[in-house]
Formats: sequence, structure tokens, C-alpha cells
Amino acid sequence: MSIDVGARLRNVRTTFGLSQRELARRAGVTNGLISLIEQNRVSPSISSLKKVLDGVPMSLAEFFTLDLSAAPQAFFAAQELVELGNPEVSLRLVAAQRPGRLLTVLHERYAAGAATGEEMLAHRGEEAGVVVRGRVELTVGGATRVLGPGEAYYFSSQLPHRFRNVGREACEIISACTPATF
Amino acid sequence: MSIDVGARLRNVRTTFGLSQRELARRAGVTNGLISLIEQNRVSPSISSLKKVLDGVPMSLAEFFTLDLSAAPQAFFAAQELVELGNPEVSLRLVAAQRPGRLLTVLHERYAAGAATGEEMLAHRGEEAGVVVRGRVELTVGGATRVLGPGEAYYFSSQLPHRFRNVGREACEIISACTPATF
DNA sequence: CTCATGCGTTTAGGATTCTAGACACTGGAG
DNA sequence: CTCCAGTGTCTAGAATCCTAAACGCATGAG
Repeated sequence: MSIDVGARLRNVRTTFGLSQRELARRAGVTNGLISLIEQNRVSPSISSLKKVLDGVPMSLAEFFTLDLSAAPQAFFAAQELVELGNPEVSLRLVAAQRPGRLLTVLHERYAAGAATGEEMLAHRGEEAGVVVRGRVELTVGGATRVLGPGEAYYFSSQLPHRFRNVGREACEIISACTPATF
Repeated sequence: MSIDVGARLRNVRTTFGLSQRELARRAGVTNGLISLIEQNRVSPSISSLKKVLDGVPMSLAEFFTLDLSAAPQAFFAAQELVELGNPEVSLRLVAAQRPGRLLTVLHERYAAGAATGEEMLAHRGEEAGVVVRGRVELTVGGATRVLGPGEAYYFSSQLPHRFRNVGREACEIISACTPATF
């Protein structure tokens, strides 16, 4: 085998921020299998590799087309950003496929009235961003503020936080956080 | 499995004019395995599918990227022709990937002094072509003739035949044969 | 500290793939 | 016709994949 399936899979999995167990759960296989494949201790059957990639999701064609030796891509067209959200809250990730990435940079778009959810978010690291369109209500550790175009934020992600679009139009934010959480 | 690996492999194999046994020999596997894969009776491991495709040859990326549902390609850039020969005798095949192809059309290029080999060729079907550059000596069933640019040939492929470049420059031929032998 | 939760790894054994060889069929030569 | 060489298919058993369950190691909470 000249092609390193294990390294490819590990790259894909970590790029999408999944643990072996989480990917295994989504794919309907065991975490042990993911481990064995990533160590090249087995050469998976097409059917099981297909199942695993469905959990990402990624096609077999994309998987084998990945060029790991290529110099990291520096520029990305809008269409190249990877969509992680839903129709209400669109989260478009910059450089999703870059291995060992330390930053998560997102182009976020909230429909009118949309929010990050009922529960407050809280995770490790720090995050910051700038509003580019519309008006967004940001709550951080008990404090709440409405931000408009050109205004920005920066806080420790451990503080419970939530974004909510309080305007009547869609709003857009460019955000970053570290370490990479997506 | 939504992806039909068996049909894909059978398409690839027949497109290249190989029998299950011949492909198996080149790939270093058994003909039974080729049969089982093509019937989707097994889901091959990546390592064995890789071995099989190496016998064609074709990469895993190409294999999974094949779009069998696409309308047949009608036009081909020079770079899209598939090289089947060697540095001495270059054979560039038109529409190599088209399944169920009845014709083999080649852009052939012979280096000075190069020939199709010591042995005479003989196979089923008929073939024809036109010389576009240089001078080529063509032997068919005991008769020999030197052809130059604009001259052509047509014969039953059962007759033993051989091509030899007798000029001092490279020569080129556009040839066709049916049924598809490559 | 202990405990709980999460991580990747390892292993025995059941499930599947793969090989070696035989089988049946076809087309061409003598 | 027989014989030969080619084709694809099938099957028992060896080899490999895959699962289930455990392990050891971290990190964070109480």
C-alpha cells in the first residue's frame, strides 16, 4: 500500500474536530476499528470505509482525492468555505481541511430572530469577531450588548455566551476562536 | 453500500479489454476475487482494490471519481488521450473510459526505427488508419509497403501484420480497429 | 485526595474477505 | 466429432477484518 489510508483518515477526523468514539458513533462502527484503521493495522473494506466517511460526511472520491502533500492553501473562495450550521444559523469555516489548524475562523450568518440556541455556550479558549451586517445581541457572562456593523467582541470562551439576531434582517459576523473547536 | 463497486470495476476492466484472469494476473490476485467483487458478493478491502486497480492501471481517486451516469464525452483534448505504449511506440487511446466502446481509435507515434515488435500481430476484427507524418513500413499477410503522409491502410486484423518506422524522423498514424482491442 | 468522564489503544473471537482449485460453458482448430 | 484454450462462476478453508470489552492515561469536579 503506497497510499496511507490511516493518516488520511486521522487528518480528516481531527480536521472536523471529532474523537474516534464520536466518529464511530456517527458511522455506526466501533471506536476500535477507527483506531486500527488510523494505525494501518488493518486495510478496511470499502463498505466499512464508506460507513466511516458517511459519519464525517465525505465521499470516497473526495477522500482519495485529498492531496496531503500540497502546500497549505492560503486563499479561499466563498464557495470553498465549509458549511457547518443550518439554514437559520449558517457557519462557514475557513480552511476546514487544514491539518493541525490552531484557529477556527467562521463566516457566520444569522436569520432574523435566530440564535445559537437556548443553552449558553461555554468551552475552552478565547474568541473574537466583528459584525459586518445587521444587529446582533451578544450575552457574555451575565452582560448583554447589541452590536452593529463595525463593532466587535473579544472574550474568554469559558464565560457562558450566546448570540441572537435582534434585527429584522439577517446579520453576518466574522469570528475566530482558538484552539480550533470546529 | 450506495456505490456500486462491482459495476464500476467491470466497466473499467472491459473498457481496457482485459479478462478477469488477465487482470488478476497483472494485479497479483486470483480471478475468483475479481469475479466476486464484480458481483458485489464481497466488499473488497482497500488494499486488494488498490492491487486490482494497479493492474489496469488506475488510482483509487480516479476509480471513485468515475461518473458512470454522465453523458458520454464527445470531445477530447490531446492530454485526455490515454497512453498505452512506451517511449519508442506511443499509443494514445481515444475515449478510453467509454464503457461498451466498439472502436479502438489510437494516435500512434513511432520513434525512428521503432516497430510493433519482432512477432507479427494477429487478432480478430478489422483495422484501418492514415499516416499523418513520416514514413512507415506496413507488412500485412506477406505484402509489404511503405506509406507516407496522407496514405492509408485497411485490412482484416486476422492477417499477420507489423508496423515499422523506416524513416529518419518520428512518424505518426491515426488508427482505428473494431471490436475494441484496447 | 477520589471519582467520573473522556481519550486512544489493545485483544479474543466472530464475521467477512480472499485463495486455490474445480466446474461448466464457449469458440476455434484439427 | 474431439481437443484445446479461453471465458466467468462457485466452494472449502486460510487469512484478514471487525466487534465487544477491557486497559491505561489524561483532565476536570467535588
